[in-house]
Amino acid sequence: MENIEGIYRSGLATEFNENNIGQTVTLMGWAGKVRDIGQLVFIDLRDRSGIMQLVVEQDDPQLLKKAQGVHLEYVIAATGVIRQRSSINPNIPTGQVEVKVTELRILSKSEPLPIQDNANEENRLQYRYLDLRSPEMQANLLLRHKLCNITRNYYSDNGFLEIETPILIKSTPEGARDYLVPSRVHPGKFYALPQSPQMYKQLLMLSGFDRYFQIAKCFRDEDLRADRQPEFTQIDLEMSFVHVDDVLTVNEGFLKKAFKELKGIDIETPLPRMPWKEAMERFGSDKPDTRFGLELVNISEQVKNCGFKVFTDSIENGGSVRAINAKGLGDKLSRKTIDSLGEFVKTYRAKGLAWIAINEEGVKSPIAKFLSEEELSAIIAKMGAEKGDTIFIVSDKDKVVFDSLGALRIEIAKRCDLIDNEKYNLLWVTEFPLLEYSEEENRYTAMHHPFTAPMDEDWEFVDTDPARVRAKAYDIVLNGVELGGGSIRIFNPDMQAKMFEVLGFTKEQAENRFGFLIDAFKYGAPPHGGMAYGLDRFVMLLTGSESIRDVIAFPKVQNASELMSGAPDFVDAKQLEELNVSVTKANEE
RNA sequence: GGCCUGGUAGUUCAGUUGGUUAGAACGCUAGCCUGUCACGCUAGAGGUCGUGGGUUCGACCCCCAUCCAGGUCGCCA
Repeated sequence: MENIEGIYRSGLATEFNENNIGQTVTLMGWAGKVRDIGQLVFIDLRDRSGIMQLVVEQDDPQLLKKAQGVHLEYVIAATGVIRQRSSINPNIPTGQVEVKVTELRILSKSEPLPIQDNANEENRLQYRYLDLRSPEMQANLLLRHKLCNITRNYYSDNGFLEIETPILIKSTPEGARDYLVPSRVHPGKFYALPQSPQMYKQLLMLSGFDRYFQIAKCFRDEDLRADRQPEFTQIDLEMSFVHVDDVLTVNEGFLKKAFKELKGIDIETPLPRMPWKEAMERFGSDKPDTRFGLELVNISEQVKNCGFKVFTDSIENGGSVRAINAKGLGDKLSRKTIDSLGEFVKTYRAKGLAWIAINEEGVKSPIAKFLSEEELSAIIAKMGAEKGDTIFIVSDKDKVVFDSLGALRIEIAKRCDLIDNEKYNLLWVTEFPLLEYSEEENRYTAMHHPFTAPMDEDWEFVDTDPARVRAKAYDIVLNGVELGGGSIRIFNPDMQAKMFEVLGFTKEQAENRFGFLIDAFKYGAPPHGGMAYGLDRFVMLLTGSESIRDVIAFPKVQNASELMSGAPDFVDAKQLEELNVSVTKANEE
């Protein structure tokens, strides 16, 4: 193996084209396919930018032999003259030209790769450094870099300062589980890794920085999903002296710029805004995908006196009966498919899925026998259904109805191919409830977080009807994915104290958990608010990736371990001793 | 923690009523080839069928357990 002593790289592979014919260049990179034709060898030299074809001819037999010894993923340096190809390849940017090699150095050899294209997830992640060589992963991380650049430029240009907040912080058991880090200096005490820079950025407002942003690493010890990693990145920002509109407007500017520069798409602003209640009623979700119809319709009124006990019981117990009309999809919804959709909604705790199909032979429905002629027609009329349509009905508590029908409309859209992948539908969901009742904890919990400000006109109901109080909170939703969210914060210490009380904290508990914030707000807190985007999710949507792992260089797998390095792992007994940590499961080696 | 899907050559996969010696492509090795670009041609090596039990005359195939990966519900203030 050789080194690069005395030779210097001229540039990246695709920086040279027919305008450079006759120039002598030196390129360095990885060998792709080596096409050995006997007295002629072609090598695709690949670097970050793409591919340049090298050609070695028989006029230099030693060089030819050396070229024949090059294999996939060898790292090579080639010097030669750029010349016109005799047969061009229209599929690559450098397809007009090739480098006639005069000197070839093999800088590193490679064993046969343990993965190829389309390798499975497990192998890709174990050999992540090889997987990252794929053009797709290179493009994804390049786009991620560009989004970070746009973020820094945009917010800086709009008066935001990038300020780093600590990674080792105090644990606040409210919300997601914290990752803990034991302290060596303080035996028995632990730091937590931040779930978000929330409290610090609010304190920065109090300190007078006025506008802050940060591309911040965040940590949540919860189970993973296709769009969720335990360690992820937020675009985090906060602004002083603002209303909801101010935050939305400045962020619409950011979204406009990001879509224009990264996708060439013009986003129309202001973006649509939809109150949370409307989102739930129409789409069964607080992050509605508005690229297709299949909207929910409340048919409680039509069935409240019907003979089907499942429906009437739901209504009497405070729930509802709602339906979606799969318009014109009768052909695609076989009996077998409908049955599988019935199983599908059960994962969302719906007890069943009623349906009414209207086809050539008339109206077919397993619940027809419970409904009068008039009731059946009333439902069909309410749903605007006609021949070729199938109506799906769920009745239960509202939460179950919304969850199951909200998921069902997406499932039907996917199965029937109703989603236009070229579309990017952005909207704000606003006026979230401030509180939500937790059956598990038997108390109200903050839907967003305990620092979220209520809507002024609703605050008077906080004692009498807490569920009615809406918050100055908002989410930005893209194609049915929660891209980010935020709120105007409470800046009045009395209101904050009341909020903790409503959440069921004693004064001592509130003091213990959030004391420094409560104290700080005694010293002149400006009205403020902000939001945070999931950077990884944003990149995932912009690149059309199906998993968040495809936009993170070194992600974790479903059980939160990292296959390549083997983290997490046992540590030496000595380390534990220093940290004053004893464990019940120790390394058995 | 629950449910669903997958695990067969280095890699990606095929493998039906349970039946002799488990296949293909790519990659790898050797050889031939002057215009390839998914190069082509010839030959070859490569497998405890995730692991452990069980049923059976006989298991890649059926049953049980377990591990790994993916999806999802719960969870994610």
